[in-house]
Amino acid sequence: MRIGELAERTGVSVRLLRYYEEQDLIRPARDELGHRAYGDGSVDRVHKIRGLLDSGIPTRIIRDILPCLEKPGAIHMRIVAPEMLANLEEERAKIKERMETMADNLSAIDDYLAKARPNLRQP
DNA sequence: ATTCTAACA
DNA sequence: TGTTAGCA
Repeated sequence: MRIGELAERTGVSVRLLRYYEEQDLIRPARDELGHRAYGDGSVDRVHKIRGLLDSGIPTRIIRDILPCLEKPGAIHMRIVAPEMLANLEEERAKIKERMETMADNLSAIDDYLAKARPNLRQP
């Protein structure tokens, strides 16, 4: 399929799809006219990219994580680059941090809600 | 009409 | 990320 169809099927703008390629998150083939040619797996691939991006993971890291997330137990895990491993561990720590602050904020909001709800429309 | 690259009021 | 320009 071409970029327009992938955009519709994923809800991701054509502009962003081209940007993801520029970031090496996805590498579509090219047809005789130089137009991007995406395989069916691209839909799922883009959804994964969205998920990672929405989780706050930087594209640089997604570039390393994606191949591991694709084919479970492929040649990807056979040749482990020491640098990539360090990056992932560092990213893992950052994700954990964000999750903890989010947990704090969640309970803070819950507390506020619990105290504010009964005062609803009674000022 | 759709895609492509490059660039930015 | 959006948008726009000039092509193919």
